[in-house]
Amino acid sequence: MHAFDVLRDPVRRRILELLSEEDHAAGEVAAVIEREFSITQAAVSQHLKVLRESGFATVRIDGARRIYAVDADPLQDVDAWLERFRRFWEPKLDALETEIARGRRKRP
Amino acid sequence: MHAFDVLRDPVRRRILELLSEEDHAAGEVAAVIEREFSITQAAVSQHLKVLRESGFATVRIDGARRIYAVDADPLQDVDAWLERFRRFWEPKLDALETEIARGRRKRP
DNA sequence: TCCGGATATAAGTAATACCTTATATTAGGA
DNA sequence: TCCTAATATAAGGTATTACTTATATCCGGA
Repeated sequence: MHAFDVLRDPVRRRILELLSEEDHAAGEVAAVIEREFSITQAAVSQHLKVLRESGFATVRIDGARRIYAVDADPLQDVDAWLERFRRFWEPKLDALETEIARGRRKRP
Repeated sequence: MHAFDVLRDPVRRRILELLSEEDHAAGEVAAVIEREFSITQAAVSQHLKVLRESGFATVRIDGARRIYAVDADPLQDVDAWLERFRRFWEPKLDALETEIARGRRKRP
């Protein structure tokens, strides 16, 4: 499933926002999403599965709970795809600034 | 139609890539897409309509031809949404670097 | 070892997205 | 004015997606 297919769904975007703040158990995510979107626990679990299988989230087990965390790799792919359009809104940058802006600079 | 709904389709993404290089007449876009994706002119025209109506492209008329160009506003929205995830892959930046990286610095 | 809480999966359904073919619209040249 | 090229729209079929309810799995504590 392509990154944009995953991000297309507003529920999945909201879950990623939640996970970007801090890691959450599946039940915590479900509680928020059920309230905000009026969907069931099963539906949230299916969205978590999509996020897992598409590489947007990782899970670790904590007793009976599953703790979800963001895996940013596919988001970084999206960011890279946007690269070619940035010149439409970013002011012209000199070479050094461009390196910094892209986060490619080697740091000590 | 939300930006991610638009970007979900690979044909539309490819059209935007073409338009990012330079403006193109609808027929030029259609020629490339028909070849690369084996779909009809009608299908390409429908995708161009989606791009127009969702604000990703603008059109100007040149005789019987319609010249399409990128409008980056919705792409910038996507870029802004990604903001909260950048800390997952960007090295820590000091304040000035961060401003530069975000392109917010006032320039002379 | 049995039970309850937490989570995932299965099966089915309804809406939607994207395609096709056919046709309409519009502009410029003979 | 008529013809053709360029482009858009209409109508309809099909696959996919996101939901529902029902059930399975897994873990820790009594």
